[in-house]
Amino acid sequence: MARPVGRRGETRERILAVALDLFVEHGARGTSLQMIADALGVTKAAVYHQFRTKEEIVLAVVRPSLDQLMASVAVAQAAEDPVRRRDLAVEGLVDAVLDHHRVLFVLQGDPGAAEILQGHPEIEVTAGRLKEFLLGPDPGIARIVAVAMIYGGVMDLGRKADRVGADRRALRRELLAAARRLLDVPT
Amino acid sequence: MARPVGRRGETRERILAVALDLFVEHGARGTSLQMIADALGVTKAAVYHQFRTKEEIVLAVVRPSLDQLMASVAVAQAAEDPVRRRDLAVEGLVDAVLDHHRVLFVLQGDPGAAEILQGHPEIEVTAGRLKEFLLGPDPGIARIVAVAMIYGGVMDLGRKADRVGADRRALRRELLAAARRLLDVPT
DNA sequence: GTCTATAGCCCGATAGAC
DNA sequence: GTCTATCGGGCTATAGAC
Repeated sequence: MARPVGRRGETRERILAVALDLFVEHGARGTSLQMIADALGVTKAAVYHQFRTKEEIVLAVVRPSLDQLMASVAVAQAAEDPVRRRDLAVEGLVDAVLDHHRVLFVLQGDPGAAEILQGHPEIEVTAGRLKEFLLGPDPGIARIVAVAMIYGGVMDLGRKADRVGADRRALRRELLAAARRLLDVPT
Repeated sequence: MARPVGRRGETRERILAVALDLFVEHGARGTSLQMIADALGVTKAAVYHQFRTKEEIVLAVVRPSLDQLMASVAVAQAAEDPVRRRDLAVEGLVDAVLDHHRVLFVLQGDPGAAEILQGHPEIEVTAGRLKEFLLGPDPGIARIVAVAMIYGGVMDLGRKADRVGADRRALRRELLAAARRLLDVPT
């Protein structure tokens, strides 16, 4: 975890790191610029030198995880077989959450963050397509329930992935196994 | 859904109803007293006549669902067999969410609401015991994943139970079936 | 039980010196 | 790149008339 070599963006990264910590604990709306500045030992104005608005900070925090998720969705979209597409979507979701679990938890649970993310069409399109791929064509109740459990469960686990005494590989294996158990159902 | 007969508490109920609507849409922290008052066509002071603080409103909104959940946990606790206890806990959770799905969604997703609920020991004890019953004795990774999916999935589905074109009974059946599928696993 | 009015605080955001 | 100082506004909550 070495610091970035160049000076460019070093302060930016520090802001995003403490902002994420605070978002996880208090939510986006419950985190003030003052709290971020205090955690860094600087003033609000210094933070505003790097980001013009609070919304920009929220977007910058979630950006990497969103990019990964969007790439996964694109890969899934390339598959023609619906089952293959569904499996790719599940894998992409699990990997994105495991790689960015704290960020996606913010994205999932926080109404304040959700309000900021609304109106960014790329994000909404990606989320919609992901759920569409997970559900598959013409889903029944059983499949809707299965997808809700996969989606909600992956997010819920991502949130506390630190505290679960399992390494990434084991967690990934069990998540995919549970998803398979839920989806391999006649309906 | 007739209005309560007496006049006592009628205004109180109206406040709680619009507060819940707003909490679902904007989160507890994103909902101001002004918004609640505007939705009722009164002033903030009128709202403050019924509740001393905003925290009191949040607590009153979630109270009925919490009471039901606490009762379910007590019933489960009375069972001695761990498997029976686990099944009762699952049923209690599913029923509580189905009966109060919009409320429990607020409770689950909103960091602002969570902050308010913290420090109320009865709530934390109940939540802890519920998860303990769901996990059962000496849980492995597979069981932790299963419980996360049940918990997260039930909450995620409760959030949009209105939009799912299924009646309560069918939804309940499918949720319990999916939970069984996740839990009936060797580990 | 509802109103007007306001206190007191913290918020996000800006201006301009160093 | 960080600072001090400040603006305008929304927030929770209170006081007191009707």
